[in-house]
Amino acid sequence: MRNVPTIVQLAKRLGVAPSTVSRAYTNPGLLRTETVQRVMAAAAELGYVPNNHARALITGKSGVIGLIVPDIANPFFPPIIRHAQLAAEELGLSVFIADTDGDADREVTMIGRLSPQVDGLIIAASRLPEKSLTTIAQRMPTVLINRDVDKISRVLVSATEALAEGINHFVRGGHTRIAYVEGPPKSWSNMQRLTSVTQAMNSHGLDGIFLQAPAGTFTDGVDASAMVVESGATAVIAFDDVIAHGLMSGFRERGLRIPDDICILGCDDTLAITTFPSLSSITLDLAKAGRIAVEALRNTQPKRGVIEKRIELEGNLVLRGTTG
Amino acid sequence: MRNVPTIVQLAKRLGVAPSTVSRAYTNPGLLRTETVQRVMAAAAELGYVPNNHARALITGKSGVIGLIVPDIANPFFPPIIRHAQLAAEELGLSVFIADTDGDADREVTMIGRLSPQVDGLIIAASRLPEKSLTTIAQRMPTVLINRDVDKISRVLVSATEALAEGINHFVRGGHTRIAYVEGPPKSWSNMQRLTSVTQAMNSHGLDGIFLQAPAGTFTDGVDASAMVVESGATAVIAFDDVIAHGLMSGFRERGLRIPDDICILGCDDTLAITTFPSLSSITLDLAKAGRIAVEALRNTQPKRGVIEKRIELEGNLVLRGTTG
DNA sequence: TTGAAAGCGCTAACAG
DNA sequence: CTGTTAGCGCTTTCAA
Repeated sequence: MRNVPTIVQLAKRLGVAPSTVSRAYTNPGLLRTETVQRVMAAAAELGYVPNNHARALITGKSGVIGLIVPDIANPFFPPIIRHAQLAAEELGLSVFIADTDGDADREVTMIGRLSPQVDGLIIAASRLPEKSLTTIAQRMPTVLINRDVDKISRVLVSATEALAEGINHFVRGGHTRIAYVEGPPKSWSNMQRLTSVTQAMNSHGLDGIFLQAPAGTFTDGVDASAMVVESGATAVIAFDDVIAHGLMSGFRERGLRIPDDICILGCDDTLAITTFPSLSSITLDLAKAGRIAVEALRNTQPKRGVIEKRIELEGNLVLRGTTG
Repeated sequence: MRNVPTIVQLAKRLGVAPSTVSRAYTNPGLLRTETVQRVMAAAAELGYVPNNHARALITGKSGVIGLIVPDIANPFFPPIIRHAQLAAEELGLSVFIADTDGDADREVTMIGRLSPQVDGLIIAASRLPEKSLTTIAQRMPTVLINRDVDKISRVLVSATEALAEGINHFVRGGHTRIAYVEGPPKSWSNMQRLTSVTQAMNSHGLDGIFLQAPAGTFTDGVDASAMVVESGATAVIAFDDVIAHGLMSGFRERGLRIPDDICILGCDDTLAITTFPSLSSITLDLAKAGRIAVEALRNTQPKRGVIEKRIELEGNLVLRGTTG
């Protein structure tokens, strides 16, 4: 933006001090309503916009928050990003997004690059060790999404109970050989879901069959389908819908009918009715998670007697066509 | 970031003037190589990072570019975003992303909010009238993606030829009733693809069947499938893969076999082998588009004898399972 | 090749 | 309720 008038010009034009103009923006309560209005009117007329950088220089706050995700193209993240931005917008904040490719080294780099420019960090599905995260959180306001580290504010989108329900459903349906296909091994979600599945299996006296889809891609799912078939499982739970989708594709190639020959339950509910049969899954309130994360960030000040919060959002089992 | 040393502290520590430190970053050519190295070493040691805001205040450049997209969750955009960020990173720039929900009013708002904070704007699939875009481009460096406005730099990901090829393929296969399902009516891509399809149809002496999926969603595609069936079409081209996917689902519900009863060609190639049968489509080099857009932005200065550029990236037809 | 000095546009005490 | 003043951390002439 070129040729924007400065606060001094606007003040001169109005015959007031620059600080008065400043206060009209930063603390209007200090001014007479009429003064504020006069300032705003003149600002609109001259096209005055406060210079963010000057402001940031003096206040030390940029009005920008950083949001770090492993993969912007994974359907899990767009709703989070979207609603984080919406929430930020309402608070007059902007959001920088960084994509780490699910790589811890790149995550470190991105955090380093972002940190000096932002007032706070939201890190989703971090692949970093707890220690690193703790260090970061000490330096600047940090909120984690789907990572459960003590002393750091975090919002957890959890599928624990819904997963157990899903297994109950399978068991009730007479399934005894149930497989779980894991996702990215370093992700918290994977650990959490794995634990949940294991416990639920045990509670039914079942030995689970545990398989891998480490990159968490569709192709990974296709590949895993061979192992599922080999294992003799009649029901399979996937780490997420993307993998579930790959499994479905793999099963179809092998001539298996879903759900007659094999039942499938996904997680995250990012695909819903777009598969055939429509994919049973676990809906997560990702939008809410994004929103809550930025709100939590606002209430997070490192050092200053922080009230660190742990917010857990439970998902819900949605039974559709793939579970019979 | 708290407690970062300033340029003055670093200078003192080194026994040089602050301006020397400054030059080590902004114009190292002015300094002895050895001096530059000394500065950098000390900076690394003390953890000095130049304050972006102070810098921006004086230079008037923030090192941030704004990227505006209609829908971050549409698989068309993540690759663009991703690679725009990568390219920006290489140039030492950051990217602000804004989502407009495909709404022109919101687009205006977002541009207004972003403008004062960024050095330039990349607007993807803009829904604004040409006039508005021209005005914006006069005020600040602007690059358009998939919008063809004179005097503004733009990168166009085009499916024109590939679409014609697709129709040739259908005609060769004996199809005479071919439908095209349109996407968002205000989008440039839709216009462009519609024109291309119409011309190709005409060149074969065919009357096309033109249907709508205005929101461009999966559900829209499902809905459109009824009309396709009704029209008696034996081959259908969809504005994009998402709609094509919806069509496939709709056809299946109606018991039609793909490609035996009906052939489908998508566009954008965002789904590829994840459908069954795997979706024939038109691959677009979205990654390149994102990268080129930021490079073009660097070479775009409004007023200053701008070399406005029009870069067109042609897509390629990929025949898979849905076209027989 | 480096230093000194003058601000960039704004906010935040401190007065009044 | 409003004005005065002193910088925030950096870049950029201008000298040396």
